[in-house]
Amino acid sequence: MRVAGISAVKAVVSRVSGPTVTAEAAVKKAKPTIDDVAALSGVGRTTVSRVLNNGPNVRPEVRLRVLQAVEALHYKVNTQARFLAGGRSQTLALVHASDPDAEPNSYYFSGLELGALRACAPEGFRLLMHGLNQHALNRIEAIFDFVRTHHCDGVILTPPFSDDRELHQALLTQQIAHVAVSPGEAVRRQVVGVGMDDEAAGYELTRYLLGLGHQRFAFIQGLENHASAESRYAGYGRALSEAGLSPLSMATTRGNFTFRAGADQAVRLLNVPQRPTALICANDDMATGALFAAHRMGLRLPADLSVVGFDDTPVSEVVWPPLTTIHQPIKQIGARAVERLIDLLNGAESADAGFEAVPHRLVVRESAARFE
Amino acid sequence: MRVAGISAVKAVVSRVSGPTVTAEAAVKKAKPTIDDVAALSGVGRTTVSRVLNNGPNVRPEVRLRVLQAVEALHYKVNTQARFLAGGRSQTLALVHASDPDAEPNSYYFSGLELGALRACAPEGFRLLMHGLNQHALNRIEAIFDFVRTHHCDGVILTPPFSDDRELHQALLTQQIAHVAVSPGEAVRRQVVGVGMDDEAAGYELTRYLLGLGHQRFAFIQGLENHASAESRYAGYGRALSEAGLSPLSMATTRGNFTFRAGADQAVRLLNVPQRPTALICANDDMATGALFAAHRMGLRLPADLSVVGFDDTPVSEVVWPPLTTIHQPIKQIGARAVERLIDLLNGAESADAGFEAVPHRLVVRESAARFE
DNA sequence: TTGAAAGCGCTAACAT
DNA sequence: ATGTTAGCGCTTTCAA
Repeated sequence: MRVAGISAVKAVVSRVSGPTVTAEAAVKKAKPTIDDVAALSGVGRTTVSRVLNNGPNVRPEVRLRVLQAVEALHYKVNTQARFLAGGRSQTLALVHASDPDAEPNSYYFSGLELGALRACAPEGFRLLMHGLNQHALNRIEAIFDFVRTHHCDGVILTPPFSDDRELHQALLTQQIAHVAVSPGEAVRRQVVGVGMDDEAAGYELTRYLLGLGHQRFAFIQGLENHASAESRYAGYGRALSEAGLSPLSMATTRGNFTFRAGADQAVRLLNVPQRPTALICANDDMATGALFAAHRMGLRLPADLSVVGFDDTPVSEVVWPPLTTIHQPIKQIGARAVERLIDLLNGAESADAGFEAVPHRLVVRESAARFE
Repeated sequence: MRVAGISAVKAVVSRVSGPTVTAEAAVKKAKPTIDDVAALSGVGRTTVSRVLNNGPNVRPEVRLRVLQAVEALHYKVNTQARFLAGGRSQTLALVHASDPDAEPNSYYFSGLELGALRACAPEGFRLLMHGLNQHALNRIEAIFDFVRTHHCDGVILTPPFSDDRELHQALLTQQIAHVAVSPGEAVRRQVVGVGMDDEAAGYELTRYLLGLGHQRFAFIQGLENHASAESRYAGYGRALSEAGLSPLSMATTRGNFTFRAGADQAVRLLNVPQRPTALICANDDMATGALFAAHRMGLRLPADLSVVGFDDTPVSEVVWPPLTTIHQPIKQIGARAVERLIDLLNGAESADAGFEAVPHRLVVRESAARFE
């Protein structure tokens, strides 16, 4: 019975485009092709192709007519056929750090990947993930190898590769289209980038804490080569300075963005005579770890200590106390990175803009409280 | 400066397949095609196609020769060309419930989606998500519409659609290839399915609690039409019965798999004279909500109450106390669903098997403790 | 400014 | 059991 059912499906699959006239074929008319559009608008196939691809040498009047036909027929280009003719693979590469110590937390990365993957499907593109050690001397060669082997049309760089000037330069030289996720200020003029305004986010979060009456801060930074994480700290510094406080007099350490690092560093920061009243962590995973450590130390949260983070991961909502943080639309960032890369490949004018900031916002929950 | 850099990329992109002889073209030889393989193995192109597609009528000896050539040339089929010729769209649909009340928790679904998406890319397939109201009378028609509109080659059903016999039957009748994620026992004989053994998992988890000395239980079930969640409860019942306890004498409620539902139901279950000492939730999100509610009620965890769940979501690791749960490899389930669907489309023999269980395991953390 | 014609790499009729 | 021949829908010469 089971086998029979499956065999039936099989038989159909291989018959689908055969000559047999099926009920389906009779009922629905075939998907319109470029030739249908050409016929309806009374022009040649080549002309349709030209307007579809933003090509030159088409009279505005004709272009309009073609566009109307496209509309009327609900025509959509067949990306697979387009590739075959155009020689593109419709394949993108997403490069991330595989070095465990440098790896961004998994929610961050999964979200980025999911957003990117989702944006690929409608465009007929596919996305290949490529993890590599950021410290490897041959990292650039490794990326080129990957791109060549898989015939990628373009690549998306994630932190810390987003800030790797040498890599960026090599990609430019080899004329490989690419976009950077959350690049730091230093390279924003040179790369097409997508991310949130980390400096502003750090500033806002700190202002909020200042408004709550806090004066003694501590900060768990991320890794040095992640420029976006550094910007978070820079915004914090700016807010402090404006308030007449010296960032340099506040305790600071670094962690690799993980729960464990947050817990470990929090212990160091909190086991001191004059304990800080507010602890800022460069991301939520570390903030969650800090919460954990604080509980272990017997502190009452948020009465004894306010803890905040960045990202607004799902975890931040359910820990105790629920984390006050900055929401970063990570899936949207992944999606925009893909979209801008595709624009770049298509030579769209919109691709010219440099850095694109996606909106962030402060999410007030219960882990930060007024300090008297 | 910025514009110049980007223009350079653009110019190249559009020149890539032009007539200009680039250094790249000179350096690396073109990707091998099916004709290269045919030439090297001394057979016709059709024969190569046959072995590539597991077709019949190829002498074992010839098949071997072709396979060796494929190996030697590092040949990979061009899936886009294959589609164009074969009339398939290389597009799969993932159907999920969009009704907020019935929606599985987001980690569950994101993980499934990510696993499926990852499995698609290497095969040159793309995945389209389609959410629809499970209670809608036209749900079946809606799915067919979607499949036709997007020319999907096959569909993946997620709970609760996995257990929708009527839908399954319609798909079979319309000869649309499909696989079910976590189908219940009732339909496993008829569908190609992938999931974990929920009954066994429920049994193991309950045995563990029994071993800890618990005698008074409570269970927050999922929604009735999610057969896999029901199986979790069935396993619990079996373990209890074996231990001489009556499942019917233990308190039970239902929730829609969300944090909030877990919190709400926990309050009902725990605000009673003879409080249970162990609370089992059909998934981690509800268990997390239960933890939250128990904290609010002032219970000491896990001393006063043991709470456990299913899934092992990232959240379960960082809540307080860390959740003892059953690990469900959700990404793997998504990936296997895609792989089996593709096998089905390709008519692979391996596709004949019915339900495929992926391994689960008990993850002991700190939310369940010995009860004296 | 436009169109005709030649493929891109593959599968599937239809020979053989 | 294997090869020949047409296309699939599109982009890109090249000619008009």
